[in-house]
Amino acid sequence: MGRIVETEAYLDASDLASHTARLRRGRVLTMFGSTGIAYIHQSYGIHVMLNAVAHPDGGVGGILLRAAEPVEGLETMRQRRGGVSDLLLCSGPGRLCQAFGVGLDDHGTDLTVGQNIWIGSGFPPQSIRAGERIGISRSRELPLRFFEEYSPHVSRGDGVRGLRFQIHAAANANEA
DNA sequence: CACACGATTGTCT
DNA sequence: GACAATCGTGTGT
Repeated sequence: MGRIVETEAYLDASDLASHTARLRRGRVLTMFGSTGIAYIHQSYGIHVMLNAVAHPDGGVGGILLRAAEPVEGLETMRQRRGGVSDLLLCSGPGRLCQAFGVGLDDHGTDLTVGQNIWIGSGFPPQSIRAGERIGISRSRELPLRFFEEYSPHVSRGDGVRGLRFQIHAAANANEA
């Protein structure tokens, strides 16, 4: 279990970075359907990415889960991730899926039901910032990446993470 | 049927 | 910083 600390929104065809803008068949059709369902795809044929279908009534889109702060089951995560440092367990969309054991098989799962994989509201984020999305070339100007400020568990991104974490650490040192 | 292209990550220089 | 790994989908011939 973990706290979601970083997400990205992908919209309808007006958002050129969204799969809904260039794919018309296969798994992507899920993002045209009911909200709360898992849209899972592979990136570069290797890494698994988990999205929650989310959009206005009659709309299209989804939320990509990019990073989480591990809360429970760290031993299992460490095994699945091959013994990397704890800060790297879930700090990326592919890493998160590997740590939580999410596979393509989970595509179509109802994430609002507490079964194998689900999303609840028990661990709200502290301070949310918005910025440009990562790893895309089109529609980069849209501020659709949301992350918890100061969290050391967000993905690499633009390098802001390391900086903010250092500032945070320095602030703690001053208080101590 | 033959390409090109990613919502990434780990490794090597 | 550069680069390979790897596969479903779209486009072109």
